[in-house]
Amino acid sequence: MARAKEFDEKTVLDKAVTLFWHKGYNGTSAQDLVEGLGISRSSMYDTFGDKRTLFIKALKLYEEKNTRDLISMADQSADPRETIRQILENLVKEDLNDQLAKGCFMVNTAIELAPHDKEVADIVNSNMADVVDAFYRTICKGQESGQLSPEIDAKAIARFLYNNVTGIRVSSRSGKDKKAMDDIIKVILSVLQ
Amino acid sequence: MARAKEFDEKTVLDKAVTLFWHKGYNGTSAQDLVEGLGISRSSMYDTFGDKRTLFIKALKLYEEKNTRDLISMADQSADPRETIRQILENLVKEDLNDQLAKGCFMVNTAIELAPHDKEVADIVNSNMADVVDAFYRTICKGQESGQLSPEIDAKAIARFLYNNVTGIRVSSRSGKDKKAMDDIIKVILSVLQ
DNA sequence: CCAAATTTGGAATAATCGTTCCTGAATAAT
DNA sequence: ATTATTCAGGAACGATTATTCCAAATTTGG
Repeated sequence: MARAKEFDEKTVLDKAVTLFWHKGYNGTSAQDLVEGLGISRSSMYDTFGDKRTLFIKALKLYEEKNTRDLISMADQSADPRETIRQILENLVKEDLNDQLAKGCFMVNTAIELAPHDKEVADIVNSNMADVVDAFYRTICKGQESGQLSPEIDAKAIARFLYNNVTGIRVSSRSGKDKKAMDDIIKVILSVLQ
Repeated sequence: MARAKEFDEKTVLDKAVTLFWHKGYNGTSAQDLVEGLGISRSSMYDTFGDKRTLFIKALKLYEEKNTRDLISMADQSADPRETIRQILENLVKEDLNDQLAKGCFMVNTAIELAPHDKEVADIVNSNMADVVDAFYRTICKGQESGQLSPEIDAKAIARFLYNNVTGIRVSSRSGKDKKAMDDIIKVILSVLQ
C-alpha cells in the first residue's frame, strides 16, 4: 500500500534525549530539534506530536535506559559497599568524560520543569523512588549477608545515597573537579560500615 | 535639576531575584519582568540593561544575601555539629514552607545556564567555593576544640556537606517529603563524629 | 518658570517561537 | 498502474520573544 517509515523512531528519540538533556526544554527550539534529529519538521510533528509530548517521550526513554542501568548495577551486587563505590565512581567518570556537561537529564528536568508541570514532576519522582528502592535493596542485602551493620537505617541510607548522587550530578554541570568528587565519595562510603 | 528616581533599585532587584529564582532565565520573559518588577519597560532597560545583565545582577544579589547568611551561620558557631544540623534543618524548613518550590537560585542556575555561560558558571563556582570554605572552617574549629575527631578529613567533609545541601535543594523542586529529608540529615550528621 | 531628568505606557521593531500546511518526490503493496 | 503513505523542504501562520523608541506626564533644583 504505502511507503515504509525510513527512520527508526527509537534512534531519532535517542537524539532528542541528547538535545533536551544538554540544553533543557526551554533551551531547545523546534529548529534545534529539526536540525538535531535529522528528520524533517513535518516528520517530527507527525511522529512525535508537539514539543512537550516529544520531551516527555525522551524523558521516559532516558528513564528506561539510564535508570534501569543504575538499578541493575545495584541489584546485581554481591558486595554492596563495592557496588555503591562502583556506581558513584562510574558517575564521576561519566561526568568527567562528558564534554557537554549534560549532568543528569532527570535532575536537570526536576530543576527546570517539575515545579511547573505536574506530569513531568510525577515522572521525576517515580524515577527517584525507583532509584531509592534499588539502593534500599542493596543495603538490605548487605545487612542480611552481614557485610553491613544491622543497626543502620537502610531506608535512610538509601535516601542519603540518592541525595548525594543528585549533588554530584549538579556539580558536573558547572565544572569538573575530580579531587572534590573523590573526597565526596570517600565520605559517602564511610557511612557504609 | 532633575527628577529623582522613584523606585529603589535594590527593592526592584529583589523582585527580579524572586522571578528568576522561581521560573529560571529562559522561563522568565521580558513581559513577566515588567509585570513582576512593577516598573515600566523603559525604566527596566534604562536601569538594569538587557535581560542577561539583569539576571546576573539578580544572581549576585542572591549570593550576597542568601549565601552570606549561610556562611555567617557557619562562622558564628560554637558547637559545629549543632550548627551543621541547624543549617540543614533550616534548609528543609524553608523548602517545606515555600509554596513556589523555588529551591536554590544557585543550584537552579548551575543546571540551567552554567554549561552554556562561562560568566554565570564562574559566579556559581565561586559561590560553591565560599560555602565549602565556610563548612571547612566550621569543621576545623570543631577539631581544634576537640568536638570532632582530628582523624577526619575536614576538606572532604566540607565538600560532602555542600554536596548534600545541593541534593536537598534539588529535591525541593520536585516535591516535599519531610520524613525523607529528616532521614538524610540524620545520616549526614552521623559522619560528624 | 525653566531646564533637566525620570517616569509611564504603549507603539514599533526584527527575530524567533511552536505549529500547520502544501508541494512534489519517493516508496511500497495491490 | 494505481493508490496510499511517508518523506523532505520550505512557506506560512500567529504568537511571543527581547529590545528600542517615542510622546506625554511628572518631578526636581536652579
